[in-house]
Amino acid sequence: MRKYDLVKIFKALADHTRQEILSLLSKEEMNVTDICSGFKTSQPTISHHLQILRNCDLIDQRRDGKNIYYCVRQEIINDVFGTVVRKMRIKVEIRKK
Amino acid sequence: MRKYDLVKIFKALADHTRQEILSLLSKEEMNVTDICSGFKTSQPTISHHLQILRNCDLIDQRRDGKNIYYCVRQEIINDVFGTVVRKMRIKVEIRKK
DNA sequence: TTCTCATATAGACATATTTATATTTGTCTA
DNA sequence: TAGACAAATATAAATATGTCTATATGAGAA
Repeated sequence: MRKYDLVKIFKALADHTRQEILSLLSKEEMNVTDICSGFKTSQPTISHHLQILRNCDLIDQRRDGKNIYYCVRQEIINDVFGTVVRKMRIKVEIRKK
Repeated sequence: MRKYDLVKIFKALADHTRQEILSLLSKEEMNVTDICSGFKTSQPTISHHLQILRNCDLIDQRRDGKNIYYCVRQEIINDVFGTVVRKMRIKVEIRKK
């Protein structure tokens, strides 16, 4: 089982803008311009946040012509949170319908 | 359902010392002196980290004479991670025996 | 009350983080 | 190839964080 740097990952998650970006990307892949349109923040700042998320493998990217599309790496997120939940003896409730 | 400040909570979790403290406290309650003995860090620094953890309700404290004992607030942690897991559509694997 | 132990608070300092503006790189199209 | 557009990188400023030493507070013991 792969080893994760939990400090790095929690740091990446510890920012409102990055939480929002992850939330957007968890629904569909998006390019930087599209992501930017949801924020007051400048494009270089959003790019910077994307690099931080990419740096701990929470998101992935692919180029399509001029655009670069980002998406959540769901398998990594599942894995990381699985590790944390077991390590901290967390009981996660089943969601009500 | 109670509202949590996830930025604050992830910030609190995004530090190696605090992760270690939580790990220790998840096994048994401890006072500051005992916690300190497991670290190279100074007592005021450990106290500072405890304040940060307490500030987002991840731990609780009780005084017993000269000592102050700290413990994990497991119900809060379960609740927070439950929220995150649902919000981010995370699938947590069942632990193998 | 005075001493001592346990813990918290204050202040200072170095480093890290967030954000912006300016610029560069990469890719398509005319 | 030149121009336009998408995105990344460089640099700098403001703010936040982690850590220390020194000091204060709080509680039991003498």
